[in-house]
Amino acid sequence: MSAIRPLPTPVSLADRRRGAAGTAYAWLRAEILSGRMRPAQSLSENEVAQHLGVSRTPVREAIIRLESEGLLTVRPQVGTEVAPIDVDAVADGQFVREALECRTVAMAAKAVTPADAAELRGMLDEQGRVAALGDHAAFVPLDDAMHQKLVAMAGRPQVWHAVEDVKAQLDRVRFLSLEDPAWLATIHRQHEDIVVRVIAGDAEGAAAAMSRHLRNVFASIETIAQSHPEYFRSASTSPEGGRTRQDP
Amino acid sequence: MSAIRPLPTPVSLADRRRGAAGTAYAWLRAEILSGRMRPAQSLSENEVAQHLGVSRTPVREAIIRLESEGLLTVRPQVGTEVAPIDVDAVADGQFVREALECRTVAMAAKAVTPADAAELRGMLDEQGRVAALGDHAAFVPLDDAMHQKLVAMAGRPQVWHAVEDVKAQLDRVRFLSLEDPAWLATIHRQHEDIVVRVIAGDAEGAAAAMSRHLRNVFASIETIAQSHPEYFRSASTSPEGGRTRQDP
DNA sequence: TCTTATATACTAGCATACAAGCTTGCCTTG
DNA sequence: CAAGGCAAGCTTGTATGCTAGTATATAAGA
Repeated sequence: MSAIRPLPTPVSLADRRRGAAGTAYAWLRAEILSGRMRPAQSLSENEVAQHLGVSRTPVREAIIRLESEGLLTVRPQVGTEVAPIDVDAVADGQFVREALECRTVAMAAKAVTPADAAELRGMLDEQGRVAALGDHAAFVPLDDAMHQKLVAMAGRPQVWHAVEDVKAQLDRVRFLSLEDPAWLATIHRQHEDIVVRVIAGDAEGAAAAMSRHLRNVFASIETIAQSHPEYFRSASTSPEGGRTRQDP
Repeated sequence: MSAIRPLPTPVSLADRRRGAAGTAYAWLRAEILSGRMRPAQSLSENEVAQHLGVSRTPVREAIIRLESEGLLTVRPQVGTEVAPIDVDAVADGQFVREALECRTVAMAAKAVTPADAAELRGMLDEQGRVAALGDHAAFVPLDDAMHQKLVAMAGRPQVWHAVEDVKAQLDRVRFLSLEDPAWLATIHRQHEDIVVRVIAGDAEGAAAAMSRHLRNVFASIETIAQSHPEYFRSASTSPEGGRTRQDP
C-alpha cells in the first residue's frame, strides 16, 4: 500500500534533491507558504511522518531546516507549530529586498544585452497572459523568475540567495492577498516599467521603478496584516530580537 | 554600561540554547569559521559524535544546519566536508553587506540619540584598547557588536539576521587574514570615521564611510584569496555548488 | 463550587540498529 | 604484467525504541 504521492504541490525541484527528507521539506514548506497550514497551527513529527508514510527522522530534518528559516517554531518537549507572521520580520524582509534589488537592477540596466532584453520581454508577455487569466498560482513563479533574472543580470547571482531567505516571510503574506484580480495586472504593469528602463540602460530610473514596485507590494501587505490580525505577531518590543520566543 | 563581553568563542550564545545538538552546532561552526577546520577537510558524523561524546543524531542536526548555511557540503553515501570558500559567495556577501549596512547606517545617523552616541563611543574605546593589544580574537566580537548596533539603531534589528547569513562566509576569510597587527588599528580608525558621522547626523557621510570601510575589508580579502588559493573554489569549475543554480 | 494534587497522554531529544550506496584495495583472470 | 571484478569497509539515509519533560484532564479535598 505505498502511495507516497510524490509532489501534489509545486515546489522547487532543487529542494527535493534528497529522498524522504527532501520530500518532507518541500511538502511542509509548500503547506506553510501557501497558507494551507496557518500560523500557530500545531503539528508533530509523528503526525507528519504518518501522513507522508515515512519515519520521524526525515521529517525531523525538514523541521530543523524550516525552523532555521523562521517558518516553524519548535518548543522542546511540547510541540512544533507554524510560526506566526512577524510583522517586523516582514517589514525588514521588504527592506532587504529593496536595498538589494534596487542596487542590482541599476547594475542590470548598465549591463543589459540584447539577449537579456529579449528574455525579459518574453517573461513580460507570459506574465501578461497569465495575469489576464487571473491565474495567481501560475503568476508567482513568473514573478520570482523575473526578479531573479534581474539579479543575475547584475552579475551577482548569489545575491538571490539572500533575497530568497527573506522572501519566504513575504510570500506567506502574498498568498493571503491573492484575491484581487486587478492586482496581477498592476504588478505586470510595474514590471513593465522596470524592464523598459533596464533595456533603455536607465539605471536610476530602473532603481526608482523597482523601489516603487516593492513599496507598492509592501503597502498591500500592510493592508492584509490589518485584515488578518490573527495570523500576525506584533512583537513591537523585541530588545534582543531572537527568532525564538514563547508566549503564553 | 556593561560592555557586552560574554563571548569567549566566536559563536552566538543563542545557538547553543539546546543541548547536545546546540553544542555540536556551536563547536563545529567555531571550528570552521576559525579555520581550525580547513576547507575541503573531510569529517564524518561518527567521528564528530565520538569526539563530543554524543550520538550521531545531534551531530547530524548540526551538520544539516551548517550545510544550509553553506559551511558544509554533504555528499550522500560518500562523506561530509568543510565547504571550500566560494569567491563568488564571498564577493556577493560583501555586496549584500554594503547594500544593507550603508542604508542602515544612514538611517542610524538620522535617528541617533545621546544614549546611542555614548554607547558607540564606549564601543570604540574598547576596540581601541583591544586593538592596541593586538588581540585579534577579542576584536572580532567587538567589531560585530558595533555593526549590529548600527543596524539596530536604524530600527531594523532583523536585518542583522540577513547580514549574519552572508557574514559567515566573510568571517572564514577574516580569520585567515588576522596576522597584520596594524590591521586592527586601521579598522578601528575606520569605525571611528563612521561613528563620528553617525553622531553628527551626517547620513550621507556615514554611508560613504561605511562603504569605504567595507570595501577596504574586501580588498584585503581578495589579497588573502590570492595567497591561499588552495582554500578557494573558483566558481567556473564547480558543477554543483552547495545551493541552488541560476539557469531556469 | 473552587482549588489542588495526580495520573495520563502527548511532545521532542537522543541513542541505536539497520539499510543502501560509493570508494578502495585486493584478488582473480586473461 | 595488466586489467577487470569482487568484496570489505567506509559513508550517509532511514527506522525505531527509549527518556525526560510538559500540558491537560481527572479526581480528590476544602
